[in-house]
Amino acid sequence: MSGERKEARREQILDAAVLEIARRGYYGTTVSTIARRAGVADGTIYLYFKSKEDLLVSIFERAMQRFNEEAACIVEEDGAGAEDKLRRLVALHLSLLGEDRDLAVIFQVEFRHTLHILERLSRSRMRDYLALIARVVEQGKQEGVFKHDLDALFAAKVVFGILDEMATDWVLSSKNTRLASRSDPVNDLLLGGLRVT
Amino acid sequence: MSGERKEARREQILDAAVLEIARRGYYGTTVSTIARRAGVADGTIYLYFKSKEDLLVSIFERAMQRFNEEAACIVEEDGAGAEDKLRRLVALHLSLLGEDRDLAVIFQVEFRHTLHILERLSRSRMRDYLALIARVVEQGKQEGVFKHDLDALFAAKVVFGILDEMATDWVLSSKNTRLASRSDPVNDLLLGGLRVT
DNA sequence: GCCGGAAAACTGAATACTCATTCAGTAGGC
DNA sequence: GCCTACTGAATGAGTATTCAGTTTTCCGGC
Repeated sequence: MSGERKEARREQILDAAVLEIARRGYYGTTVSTIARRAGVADGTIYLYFKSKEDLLVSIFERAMQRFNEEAACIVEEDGAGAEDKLRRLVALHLSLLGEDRDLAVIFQVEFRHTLHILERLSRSRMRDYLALIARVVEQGKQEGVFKHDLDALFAAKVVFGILDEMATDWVLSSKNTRLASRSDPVNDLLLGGLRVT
Repeated sequence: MSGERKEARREQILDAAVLEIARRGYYGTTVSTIARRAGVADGTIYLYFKSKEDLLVSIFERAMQRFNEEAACIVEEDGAGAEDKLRRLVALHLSLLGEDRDLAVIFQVEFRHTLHILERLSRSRMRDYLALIARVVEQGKQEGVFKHDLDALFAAKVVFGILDEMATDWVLSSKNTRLASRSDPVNDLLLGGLRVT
């Protein structure tokens, strides 16, 4: 089997795992269930992943890679203003999660618990992501459009916190609104604050 | 055994559960471990709680009750302005979690995963809490100190999201800063936004 | 006070599972 | 016929829950 087909099978198993874990939770999903959904035997899972936990890590890694790549594109663009970049980061975050509900469930619910186990790993990826947001805040300070006394990393955590809560709320709500529709209100509040100016 | 002593034993088991679950996670903690920590036999747990899951629910209920009671005190106070109330809600949230790291770990990490199982229950408590924050935002709109076009519930979710992220960040960080010290920066950013005015 | 026995609390070993993981064997491409 | 990919039943470790038996508390009568 070529490396390409191997990669395809790996993806097929990962996709099955995302689907099942989103519906039943990590501990509620058996390796057998994932194997059945992927159309392979139980043992086959172990030809591609070290353990059930490794499977979960791999879901996280695959998703975060896409996430960070796209975010980096926005942040590194020359010539764009910080406020514009921030708006686009917010939109990106909400639309990537909003377009794949299963993945969103895993991110908002399953990984929280798993952070406990995978603390080191997850946190380094998250730090990368937070650092990207912080760079935009920093740029905004330089440009004089954001307050000069902001702690960039602190502000990045605030931004992340809002996005994260929006995503969790959307995941847990049964109404089928689009997550991305909260992009503008988030940006407005974030940039302008609550207070009348 | 009087009702009072029964209550005391129940508390003793709950305290042991908080301590162990915070350290090892829900799935990493056995009922035996909790029993040993509480100084009772395994079977005794089942005289006070229907199941291991019920134990976790009870931790949540006990904590949320305190949380909501104290928050309601602030929100219902006559004569205080919305901005002041919001500041105090923020401080309350961060100090209640900041003063009990084990409880904070369970709230920020363990319950996320458990929301999956206990979705209905947890959400109703959370809704109550969000509604309290939303009432303050509403009051601020009436007073003319908060923007008139804010969606109060949306703003409440933003506030909650920020607090939640601060708490998670604190729980996962090893540095021993005080969580409550983030109270002022959060309030400033929340009220004033990022942008220079 | 103090006894006795009934009820309430408590104990912890035994039960009855559930699953992640393994590995001896099969299939089929080259 | 060799090698790679795959299979899935068997294994074995782990653990929530039960329950028959023990201890403690309670309380009315003396």
